[in-house]
Amino acid sequence: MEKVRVRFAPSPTGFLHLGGARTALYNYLFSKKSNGTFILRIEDTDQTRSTEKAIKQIIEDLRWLGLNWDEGPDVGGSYGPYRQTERIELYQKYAQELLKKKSAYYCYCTSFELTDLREKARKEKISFRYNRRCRFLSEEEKRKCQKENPKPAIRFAAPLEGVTIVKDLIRGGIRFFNRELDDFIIIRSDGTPTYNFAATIDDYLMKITHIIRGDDHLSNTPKQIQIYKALNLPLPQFAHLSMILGPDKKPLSKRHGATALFEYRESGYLPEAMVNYLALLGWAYDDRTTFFTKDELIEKFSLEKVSKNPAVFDINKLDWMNGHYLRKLSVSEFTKLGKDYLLKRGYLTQSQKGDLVWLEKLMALIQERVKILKEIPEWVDFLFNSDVKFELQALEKVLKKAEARELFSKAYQKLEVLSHWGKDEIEKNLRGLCQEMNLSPKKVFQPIRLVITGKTVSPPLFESLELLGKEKTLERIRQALEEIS
RNA sequence: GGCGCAUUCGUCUAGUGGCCUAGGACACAGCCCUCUCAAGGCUGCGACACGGGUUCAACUCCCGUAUGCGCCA
Repeated sequence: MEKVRVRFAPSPTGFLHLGGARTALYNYLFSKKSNGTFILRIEDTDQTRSTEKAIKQIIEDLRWLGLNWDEGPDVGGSYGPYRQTERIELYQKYAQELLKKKSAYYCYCTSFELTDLREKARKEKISFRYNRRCRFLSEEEKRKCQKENPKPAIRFAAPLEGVTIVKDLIRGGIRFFNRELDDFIIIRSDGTPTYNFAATIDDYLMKITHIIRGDDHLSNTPKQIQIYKALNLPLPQFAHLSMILGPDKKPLSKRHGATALFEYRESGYLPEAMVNYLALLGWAYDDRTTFFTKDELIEKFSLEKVSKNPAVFDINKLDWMNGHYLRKLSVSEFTKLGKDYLLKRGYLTQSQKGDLVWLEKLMALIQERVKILKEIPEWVDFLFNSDVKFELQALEKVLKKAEARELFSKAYQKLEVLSHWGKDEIEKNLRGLCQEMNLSPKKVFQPIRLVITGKTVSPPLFESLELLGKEKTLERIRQALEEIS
């Protein structure tokens, strides 16, 4: 059997977004499952919008996800070059071949004339299609036109009747009437190829066996198939993935929040979680399996099980899944990743940075609480901010002022006497306070949490006090006493 | 406007004519655990877009309608 070769072919006009990442993932999974080759091709023929920076970023993002390609602009391969701008003469060559076969022709119509036709079509409420004027020019007319417009475009001479069947691995057979096909341009008057043409030629030359891409290309497929036919080339298989939508069921866009993959990386999502979530967005293995390692995905992925309907991107579920992967990390791995987010906030002092034991204790406290790494500073800010404020109202919700005063002064004494400042000793003494004052644990611990952290929600109390240190703990209780007297 | 694609809980989905009283996950609600929040456990809420066929039987097949999306731009 022929070796499977698939490609991911982004236009470097911006960041890799979630939809692109998923398309790349499915291509990758399919190729690895089939022991095939995964190719990265850069479709940069739109030179006004393509940038080097975007290429670099797309490559970086794909690598972060762990989708390594076997052939591509940076790694080479025997079917290169892998950037369309470096392949211009190839498109010219095949365009010439089509001209020779009379499957393409020069079109001398100016953009001005075409705009005119388009306008007219709109007024008459009929669909615009090129009127094929230049297709049937006599030799003499051609010479005349050539003189008036020396830089003609090249149009494909589409079949006028019959049907084109697209066999799609996900959707089945789809029928298009050839009479609906336009004589679309394959080479613009400036010599650059159009998308349908360049992609088709490249897919052929790169021996792509399966074209897995977004379904925004489904309607282009019959055109591409006609190019294959005109050139007498073997047809690849097609698989069209449905779009990723926002909560309002419109195509996912910035309005819905972050769409660029790198934003997720920066916020502190793990690549394992992104891969797992994206894999499940439009594909399922069975009715219960949720967690997949990359190897499991490779083993279990199949195009037949890719769903046909567009999927709404659910950040909530991604967050949950990221939390799951975060919890699975060892404390030291989690610490290593989380540290950056503290540093970015300017939270770690020189001595704290070096105190790995302290840092790991801290991270262990919050590991099962954070869903995204960027949340980390919020959880532990009380350890780094010296001016912790609390709401009096929040305090009075749990305890009356008079009682609180008594509690704080007793707590102060209980803690002051500790010679070893450890969570167990802290807990023992504070629990003793519950007994003494005949208060529920909640009534004792909540007020202390509030004055220590400034919040009603925090990491576990005794461990937090241990990390804060005796001096600062006592200082905050003293301040609280002052404030409520 | 033409042509295509799609339509199962709020969301991702399982489902390939009888296994469906439609399964799982996220979210939501409640309970348990508990120093708060998480995590974990249990329970609950909740869907086959609509209308016609085909069939002994339809979520599943066919045809329309509606809605959404894509391409032509």
